[in-house]
Amino acid sequence: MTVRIEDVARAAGVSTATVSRALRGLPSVSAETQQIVRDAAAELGYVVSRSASSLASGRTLTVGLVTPYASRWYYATVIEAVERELRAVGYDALLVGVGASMTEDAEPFRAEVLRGRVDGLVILTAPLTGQELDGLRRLTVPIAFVGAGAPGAMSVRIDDLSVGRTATQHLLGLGHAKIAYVGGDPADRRNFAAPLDRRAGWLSAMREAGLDPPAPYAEISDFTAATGRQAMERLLELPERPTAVFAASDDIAFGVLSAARDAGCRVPGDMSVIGVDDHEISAAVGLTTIAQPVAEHGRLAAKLVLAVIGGDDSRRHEHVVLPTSLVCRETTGPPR
Amino acid sequence: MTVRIEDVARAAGVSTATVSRALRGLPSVSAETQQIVRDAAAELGYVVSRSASSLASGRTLTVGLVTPYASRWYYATVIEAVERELRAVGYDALLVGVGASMTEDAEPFRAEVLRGRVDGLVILTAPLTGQELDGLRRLTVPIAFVGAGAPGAMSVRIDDLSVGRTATQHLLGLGHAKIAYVGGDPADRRNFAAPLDRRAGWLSAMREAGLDPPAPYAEISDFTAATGRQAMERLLELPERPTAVFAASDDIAFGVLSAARDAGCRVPGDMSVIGVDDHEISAAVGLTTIAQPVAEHGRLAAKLVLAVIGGDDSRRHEHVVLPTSLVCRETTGPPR
DNA sequence: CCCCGCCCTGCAAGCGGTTGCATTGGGGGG
DNA sequence: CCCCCCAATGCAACCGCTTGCAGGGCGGGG
Repeated sequence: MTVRIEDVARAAGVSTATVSRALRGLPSVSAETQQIVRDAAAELGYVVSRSASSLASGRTLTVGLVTPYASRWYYATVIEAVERELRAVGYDALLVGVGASMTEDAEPFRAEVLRGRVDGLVILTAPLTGQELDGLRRLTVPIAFVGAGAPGAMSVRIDDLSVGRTATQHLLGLGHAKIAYVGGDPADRRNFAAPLDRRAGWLSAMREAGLDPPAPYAEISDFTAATGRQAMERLLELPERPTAVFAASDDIAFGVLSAARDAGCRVPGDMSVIGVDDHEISAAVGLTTIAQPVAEHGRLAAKLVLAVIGGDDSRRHEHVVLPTSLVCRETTGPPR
Repeated sequence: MTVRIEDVARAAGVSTATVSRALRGLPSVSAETQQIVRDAAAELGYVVSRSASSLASGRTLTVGLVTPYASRWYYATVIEAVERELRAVGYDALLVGVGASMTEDAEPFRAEVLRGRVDGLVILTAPLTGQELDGLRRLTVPIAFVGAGAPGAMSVRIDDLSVGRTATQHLLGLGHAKIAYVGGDPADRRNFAAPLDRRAGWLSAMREAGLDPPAPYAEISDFTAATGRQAMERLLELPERPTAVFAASDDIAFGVLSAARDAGCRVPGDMSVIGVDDHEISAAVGLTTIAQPVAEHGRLAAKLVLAVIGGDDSRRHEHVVLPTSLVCRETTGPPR
């Protein structure tokens, strides 16, 4: 009932081998034969069977997209970009969610299920254990990490340390000295360095300015507005309130901002807030932030993986560090 | 080099047929044989070849996830939920982005590329043309729509008309009369009724209250904070400023809120704002909204598709309408 | 004690392409 | 004019698993 390659072959008056080659545009088929085959295929509405093709060739024309979340803006934006890039060249994106929970009891992700399923992998800054990573490597397909580096694989990321420094220096430049940080937990040992590096950047810039922020100024929150708000509420309780907050992401910053306003702080008069990402919403709400080219992360990662799949070994170990930029809007200003 | 079913068969001392059946837990294999095979497979680290399996059986164990966006919160949340539900039962999620642009010149989505690729489809409120939809139907796999209905397929959605009415009635109940709407373009003819229905609900509630909002009170914006802000800026220019705004989504509401505050409006004193979705950020920023169970949409859609794939024809035409609820927070209150 | 049936298992024919290798037909050089 | 080589095709052997059908063994009923 479905039209097979043999049907096309018959219609075009050639062998199935020629049809296979012609439709893939292999050079060993004469231009005219190619045209004949193409026409016949189009006429019959032929579509190659992906499974048959994969089975025979070993290629899946699919790239796995491994991610702990699909719903957070950063991840979602990268995912969208990767999918688009892949689709443009005829590749499919297989979405693979891995346990987002940082808890130890979560069952580990079994990379084996991907064996033979994908030609390459794009891994979004996932909190994977060394074991899980090894499993992925054992797949022996090109892997590109996004938002995190990993030895032996490609990566696309930003310089998180510098992000932390830039954000903090912006605040320092405005005259702030009591600058707090809200972000990731340094006790977290997973493969998720971004929040830690941003925190380190903050600390380094502070120290460089001769300041030594008290411990309570380093607040812990995961990358959500809700926990950002809670962290800010704690900061506002402090006897020595900070005058500015560097949030490790815009999402966190939204929560911080909201808590500040609810506490009667004027922004930026009483409280300056800066985030990281340049979230889609940030421009609309006037949040000052360190912008990073999120979609570009995805695009590049996809391109790298595709290149290596295509045989370009020269890029096999490429590590791209994308530029970030300070975007000044209305949530930062000089302290009172 | 890779371990094949034959290797397992040899190790277990049975035929490949038995291995195949045993690993899938078919009842026609004795319990002890099953155990022997399982052990042998585990021992060898055997993983079934998906392509071979698909080719032979016609099943792909994959469900396509068709979406115009992956990065917007609503879509991303549904996607995450669908993926999780699928993975839990061993199915893969194939992400398929379709042209999000509403423009006519965008090249149409060719459903044929999915032929033989998926066992089912979850389609997120996509602006598909009738032709594109027909192409999908021709795949003859179970299809569940999310956020939009479609004749002849399953669907999971909310009652958008009622959402519009509830939101508006909340505002009316607080004493507002000058209530504006910010949302989708009624000129848009694609398969995307939600914003239109919400608008209709607003209008109906207004009329029911004996009010007839002037045309400029119906502002157009797509589902982003940026355009929501612009729409609000226009509303604020009006000689007769509204005292409340019903935004068709929380994203829009964020833009609206921001514009209002920047214009010096106190919220909710001078301006009440209500959205729709209960976006992840909404709780943190205190946005009053009509909550809908977004992840539940995805979960249910996946379940429906899986059920029909599993042969449960009774659900083939199921249309689920999920409940919504008013969540009162700090952005709505009585007018001055 | 024999025969019938039921359980399990094995056989082998696909599923629909891909590709190494052989084959065919010309064209150009000696 | 003959031979060699290259370009374009065809042949057929897989790729690894599923499944209809047949076969073998064993328990129970007649």
